Amino acid sequence: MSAPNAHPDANTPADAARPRNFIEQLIDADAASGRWGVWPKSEGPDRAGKPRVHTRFPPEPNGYLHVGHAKSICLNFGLARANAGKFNLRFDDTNPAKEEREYVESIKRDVAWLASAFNAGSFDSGPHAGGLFFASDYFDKMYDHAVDLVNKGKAYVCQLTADEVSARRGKPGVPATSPHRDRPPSESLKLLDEMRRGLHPDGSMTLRARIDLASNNFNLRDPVMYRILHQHHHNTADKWCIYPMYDWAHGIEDSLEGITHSICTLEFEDHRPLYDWFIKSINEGRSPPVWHSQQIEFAKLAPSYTILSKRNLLRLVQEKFVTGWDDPRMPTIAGMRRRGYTAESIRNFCDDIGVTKTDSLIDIGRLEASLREHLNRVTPRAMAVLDPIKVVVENWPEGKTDQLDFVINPEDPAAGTRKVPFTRELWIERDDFMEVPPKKFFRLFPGGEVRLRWAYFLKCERVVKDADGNITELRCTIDPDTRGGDAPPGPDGKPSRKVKGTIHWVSAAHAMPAEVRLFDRLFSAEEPGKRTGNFIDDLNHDSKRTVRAFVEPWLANAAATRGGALVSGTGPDGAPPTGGGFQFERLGYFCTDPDSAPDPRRLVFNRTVTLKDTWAREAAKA
RNA sequence: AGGGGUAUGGUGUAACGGUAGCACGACUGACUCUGACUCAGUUAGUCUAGGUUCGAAUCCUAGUACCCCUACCA
Repeated sequence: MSAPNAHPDANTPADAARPRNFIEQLIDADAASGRWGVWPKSEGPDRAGKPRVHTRFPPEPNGYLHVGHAKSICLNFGLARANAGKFNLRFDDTNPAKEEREYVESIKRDVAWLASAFNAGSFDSGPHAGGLFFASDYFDKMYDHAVDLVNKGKAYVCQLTADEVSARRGKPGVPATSPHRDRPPSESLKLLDEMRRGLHPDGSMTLRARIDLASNNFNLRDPVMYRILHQHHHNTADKWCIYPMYDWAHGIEDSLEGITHSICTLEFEDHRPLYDWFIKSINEGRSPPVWHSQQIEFAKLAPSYTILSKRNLLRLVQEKFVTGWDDPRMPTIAGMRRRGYTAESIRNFCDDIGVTKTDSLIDIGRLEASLREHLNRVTPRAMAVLDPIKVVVENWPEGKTDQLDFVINPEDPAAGTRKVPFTRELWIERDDFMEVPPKKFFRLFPGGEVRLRWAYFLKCERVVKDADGNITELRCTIDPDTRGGDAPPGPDGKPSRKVKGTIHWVSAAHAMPAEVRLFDRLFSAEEPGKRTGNFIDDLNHDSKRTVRAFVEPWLANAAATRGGALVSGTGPDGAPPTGGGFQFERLGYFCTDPDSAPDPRRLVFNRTVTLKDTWAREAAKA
């Protein structure tokens, strides 16, 4: 009964049947035509003989990964997994001026964490591990190929400055010019060697490909292959003072790794002729030829109310609009993880929005919907009161404690139950009481009755106020016949009476104080910066609110275990918890923040996302 | 201006000359010890104008709108 479009190795919810996107269709076609050949026997029984599919994720280590990269990682890793292929993580570290070791480490952590959602290992372990690579490891080979191109008359050293090149760039219909284009190979070779040996200052000359100065595709107007950069490199140290440009380097990197489908974003579409030109030129007169991957472009993710450009994210960090790359409001993988996102929810989201070449603005609500869907399935429930008001149960003896059964996760019976203490004085949510209730308000009001979750029916007898008229406490009574939360059964076997509303509560004597950080979206505009040209103008100034809350004692250990109650486990290398944590009933999903400390005990929770709140919508209507 | 792309309900995404489907949202209702979840239903779409065809989202022609390209960034 399996659907025709199901993933071949379906074993997670995201693997359910869905239409094949254009890249998957292309891979199917390649497999049918035998375009890339098959994996050799040495690859083992699970892969040998199957059509080759080898993908990669090639980040530049100049910032933290964000949810847009997550789409690419899920796409590439997912393709490798679905086709019994391989996936490489490769750092495209060709520009030491902007790249740092710190970013390499964070990226490795984030990719591994996301890959964990596939239950199939990662880039360095498991059945689809292609390996970890650095473009900088290929610098020698790239240089050799460059010399080859010079010898073939396909590249030359140009002594124009950047400004001069720009001035001579030409226009559509007006060709560019370079006075050095017809320099004999021998001369270029000599200069290239001098460049490499550090005999010339930054910016004094470049190696350029000799393609077509008149092309309407400006990428083909003799693009720069190497520039001089006297910069220390995080990987090659001071071995090089010339560094390859993206277009020259990237195809060679893919070639060396035997990548079949080199997937990138749309803006590289008109670089593809260049990508192909370089490999073809290397292969001219060469036998056997080097591997020639296929570049495929897709539309990158653009979520509403979010910015994703690394330059702008860096600005948020540097100018302290957020606390760091991992601020829970950031769209970075690290920030989302700290916020409480699970890798699985991000994967499901990426799967959900599809892969196309159409530019589109994705409703950020889609991401939140994926998150809620997953968290609802896996998080243990707990009770916390964010804005407390005291309830005194007048007919409950002082000093008496009842231990009631609390269902840990109604969506997962296997999670079982635990005990919660009930006493005479309780905290309830201020929002759950109104002196003059509007229509359809079925929470607590004077003379009204609600159910305390898993405890007793509670009736409000009287409101106590201070001199200024502020409510200080509610005097209430419980119905002792409703222990556990239900009235005793009537003749028909059903509860003899019911209440409409159920509210959450915490025993005041047992309550633990906690700091709870309530996050909202970082920007108040759907497309930040669109209005004024400066995204800073659209910052939501109420994106973080901190409250002092009371939580039930069961949550106290959360600080020590850092959300260890969550099923998903933790990331590699001491990564923060995989997010998630708890559902605070009727409020939302929360997770412990790393700022928490077991000793002295300090509880800090982040609100990951609220529950859907149809009452808020109803109340707003009135 | 020249080159490269893309147009399907509010938002995403299917269809590959043959019944415009799915998801999210919104709205109704049911259920409910979370105003959550779940379930049922409703809403709403092929950029425009011509043409080919028995039949067009799909093919042709001409437009329109939006995105990308003139770094020694990736």
